[in-house]
Amino acid sequence: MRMQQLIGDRFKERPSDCVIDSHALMVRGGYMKYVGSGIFSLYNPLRRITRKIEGIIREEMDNIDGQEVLFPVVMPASLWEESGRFASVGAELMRMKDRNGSPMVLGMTHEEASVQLVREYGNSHTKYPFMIYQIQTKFRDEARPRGGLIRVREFTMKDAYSFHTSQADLEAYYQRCYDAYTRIFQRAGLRNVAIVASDSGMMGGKISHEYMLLTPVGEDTIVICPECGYHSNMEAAPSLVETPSSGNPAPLTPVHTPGQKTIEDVCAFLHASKERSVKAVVYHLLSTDETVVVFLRGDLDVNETKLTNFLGGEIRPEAIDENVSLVAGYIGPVGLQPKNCRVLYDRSLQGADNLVCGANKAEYHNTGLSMPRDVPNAEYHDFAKIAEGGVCPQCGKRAITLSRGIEIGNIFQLGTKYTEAMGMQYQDAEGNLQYPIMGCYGIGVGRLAASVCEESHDEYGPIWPMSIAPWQVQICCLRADQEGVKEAAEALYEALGSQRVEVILDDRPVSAGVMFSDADLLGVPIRLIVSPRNLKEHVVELVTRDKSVKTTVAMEEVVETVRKMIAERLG
RNA sequence: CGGGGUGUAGCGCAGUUCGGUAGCGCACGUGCUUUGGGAGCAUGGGGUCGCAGGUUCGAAUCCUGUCACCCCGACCA
Repeated sequence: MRMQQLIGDRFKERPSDCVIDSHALMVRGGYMKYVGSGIFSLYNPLRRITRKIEGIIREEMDNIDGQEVLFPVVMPASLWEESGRFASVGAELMRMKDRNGSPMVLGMTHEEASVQLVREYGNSHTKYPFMIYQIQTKFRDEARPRGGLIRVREFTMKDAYSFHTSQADLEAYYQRCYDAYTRIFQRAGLRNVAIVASDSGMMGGKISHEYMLLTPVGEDTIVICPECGYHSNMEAAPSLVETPSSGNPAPLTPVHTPGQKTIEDVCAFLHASKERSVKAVVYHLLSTDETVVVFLRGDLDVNETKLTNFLGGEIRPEAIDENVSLVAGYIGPVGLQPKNCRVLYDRSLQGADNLVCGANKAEYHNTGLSMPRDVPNAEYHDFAKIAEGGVCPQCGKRAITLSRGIEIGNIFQLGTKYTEAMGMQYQDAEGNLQYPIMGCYGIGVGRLAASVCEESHDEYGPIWPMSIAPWQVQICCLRADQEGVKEAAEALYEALGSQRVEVILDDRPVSAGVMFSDADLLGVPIRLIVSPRNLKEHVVELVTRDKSVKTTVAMEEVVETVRKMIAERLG
């Protein structure tokens, strides 16, 4: 490739709407162009990067016996009705109608399609286990795209689906995939990746992990215990009952009242319910004179029936105090007297000026009620979220640290949710019909590219690892107008190319400053500088984008030196 | 969905208070000079000022409505 012909402008100014560096650099460097909210086109350099990432993923997926397939982007809604997700998934699922008026959807994930593909094939236990994967465009109508390629609506994703005849087999395969993912991110050049337990959300299933790039610009919060190595997404970390903010730091001791649920029961229920809307919660008895009271921050409509049934009580928003009603509602045994309760709130409600459990401030004031912070004797607790310095759910030590992270991959043990819903069965060795157990595994390709950029860049541009760099070598030919210079650069370009080195040649008649700045933005790992000055000495300057090497190499040794360096960096 | 903000050339912005021929820098075309970290001079091309109404002799500017986008939340395989 010649820089002269490379499509895409590079420029100095940071676009005003770029918040994170990877976004700004990828726009400034001619990697991609904004098309619409959360929608981008990729120029050649970025496409070359994503192709390399896809190559690494393919190798590792094939290596764990995956078979690449391709599912449709546009699917009949009936397929999603089979699993129940046509109704259960929200507006992120893009719905439309074809010319005949039939409802269709744009693929945002492909569990349904994968089951549909192998439903008949997988009719015998002798066919198992197997894994299918694809690398393909997904569309999710995200409420708020952000951060360039970090959170977009249309994106390329590798999604894989495995099918098993036993939980043990799924778990064994899950481990292989876990290891393969670790290798993928390592090969892509990421250094600070944490593997955390996660909340499986709408996917269903039980065990799941997320691969997180630790970075301050990440949108997820990760809970880490340095004491025992516990890692978890904040979303999934159990929130232990903690001490009142203003009071005695001693932990509250739950007391079980006969016929009532304990605090542990309630916690267990809420965590097991996997309802996303359950964010906060829980108060319990300090003595048998008091009664279990639960305050939810979140959408009570979704959970109140279940939780009320569980507690054997009823929801009585007005039961305690009129101030409470709009905050969350009150759940407790029938006939509870307000005086007997202590009023506890999730700390995240404190000072919530704009939003209190779905009721905005204006609405709240229209009721004539005071804000929750005015409730007499209210105590604020960190129920909803585990906090910095909090208690580790695993080892119990008060050592929790919080980090930010970008989710670059996730793996789930799905179970039989989809195979049951869609009627996929096989005959086992005894001739009995069984539902296969599934796992699913995803990696966002573009997000991964952006993550590498985010982790590996300086003020001048990205510093691509050799494994995914758009080109391996960039030749900067200074003063191509002078005698013999252009010819020397061309010869080098040909020589490297004939050795299958990926090389881009810049012999434009621009100033050195422009040429070097553009090279910095392109982030190619090895830079060769051909110039009149160097030619006099019969050498070429070799500098690496990461600044680890800066040397001169005799003309006839350049190709060999470069090949060695590439081989080293590719491992 | 709640809060805040922005829409003027490919990018970054001024002009809007107080209505009067559409501006600047970068980028782009042409010519000459220059050439090791974003060169200089000259000259040119490119914008129905987000959109729609309204007020006015006259609207980027004032009024009404509307759309889009960005940021913080909520939400999110």
